[in-house]
Amino acid sequence: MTSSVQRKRIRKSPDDRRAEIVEAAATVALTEGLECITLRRIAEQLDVRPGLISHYFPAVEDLVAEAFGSAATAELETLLPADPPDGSALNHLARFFARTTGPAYDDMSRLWLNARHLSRYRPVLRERVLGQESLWRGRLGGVVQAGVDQGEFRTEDAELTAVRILVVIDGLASHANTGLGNHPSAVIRLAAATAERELGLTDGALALPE
Amino acid sequence: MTSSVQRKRIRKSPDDRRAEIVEAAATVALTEGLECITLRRIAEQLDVRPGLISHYFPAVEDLVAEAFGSAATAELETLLPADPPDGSALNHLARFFARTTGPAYDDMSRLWLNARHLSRYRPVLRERVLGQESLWRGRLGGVVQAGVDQGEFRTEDAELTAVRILVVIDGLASHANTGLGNHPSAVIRLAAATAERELGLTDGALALPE
DNA sequence: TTGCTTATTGGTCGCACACTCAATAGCATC
DNA sequence: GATGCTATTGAGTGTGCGACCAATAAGCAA
Repeated sequence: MTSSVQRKRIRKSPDDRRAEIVEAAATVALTEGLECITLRRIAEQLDVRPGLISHYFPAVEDLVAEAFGSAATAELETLLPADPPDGSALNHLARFFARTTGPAYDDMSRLWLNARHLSRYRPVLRERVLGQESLWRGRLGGVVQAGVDQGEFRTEDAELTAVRILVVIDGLASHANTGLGNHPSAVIRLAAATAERELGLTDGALALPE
Repeated sequence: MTSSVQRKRIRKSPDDRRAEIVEAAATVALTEGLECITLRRIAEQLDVRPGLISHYFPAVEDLVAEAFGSAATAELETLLPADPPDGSALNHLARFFARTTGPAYDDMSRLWLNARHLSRYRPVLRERVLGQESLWRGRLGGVVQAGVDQGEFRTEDAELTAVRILVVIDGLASHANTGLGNHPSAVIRLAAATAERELGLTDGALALPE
């Protein structure tokens, strides 16, 4: 049941086609998982032949890594934009926790979990994961440091604090496939609570008002 | 290059054979990963034909779940034995952290990560993971409660404290395939530090002397 | 309109996987 | 030593995967 009975070839510029492939793969990665990125699956999604995917990505592993990088970069951008909008660092952090510990982040939790496991067998992906970790750590560390500079936060080492926060978030994310819903809110709040403690804030300071 | 040129069948009791298969699968799970549990791989390890594995486990997914359960149960037993040896709860916890945050636990970290991801696609495994989580939570909660009863620890909810500790351990474990070695010890100690805080202990109280 | 570059196709190969089942042979029992 | 039960084998099925490559046609430039 291919969409068109008789296919008409559509010829695109290599850059466009490549971008299109990566985008499709990123979507599959987020919704179905990295191991579902196969030549056939992506080709079907774009209504082209599998050989074309091979043409742009002679080794599938490279596409998998690219897809993860694309999805993670996009998520980070909505999570902690590179060019900071106005507002206090505290507010940025509060929004950060609201999203990372909410259902909107579930797919991303699954993706991180997926990528971290698959890194065991895929060196290219592993490098990409390490790169994204560093990116996320730097971005979060920047917000923390900004808060310190503004006098909102207190911590000795902004980067270290960022890592600690991310570790807790990873811990919560581990349960994305086995029922995050089981956790009482006291567990979910562990992430923000850790941050509040690390940053010398009062309990609940990072909770977003409903 | 099968080990024996002409194979001589060895006939075992179903119980023995089954146990042998699960044990082999658990070893593969710990060293190579759950997706390496294939009929061929396990059969080769035991020097039998793949069909025999199928005979005992008509669906491979059941063997995968069994292998995970077996490995996790064994690890928990060395980590927090069911029949508690003598010694203070504080000492038990200190040993618990020494192991869970040390290199001896790396394979187990990978296995949890592996199982949590694979649970996305394998319902039987997911149930097994949930069962083990509950087992670990209960066992750790028991030690915490014992410490509270002895007056060593202070916490309102032993079970909740156990979950928080386990979440942090999961967070650290997420990095098992992407270089745990990169973490400064200040990050590794996050697990024990969280416990110390939750339990009203002084910093370093759960660190084991060299 | 024609020609040419090259993006895209279609077909194929080899491999690894889970699963099935009739035939075989180990071994406990007599 | 013979017999019967059944644990074990061997052979085969179908599926999905990545990778490869000659043939084809889209669409730009002349």
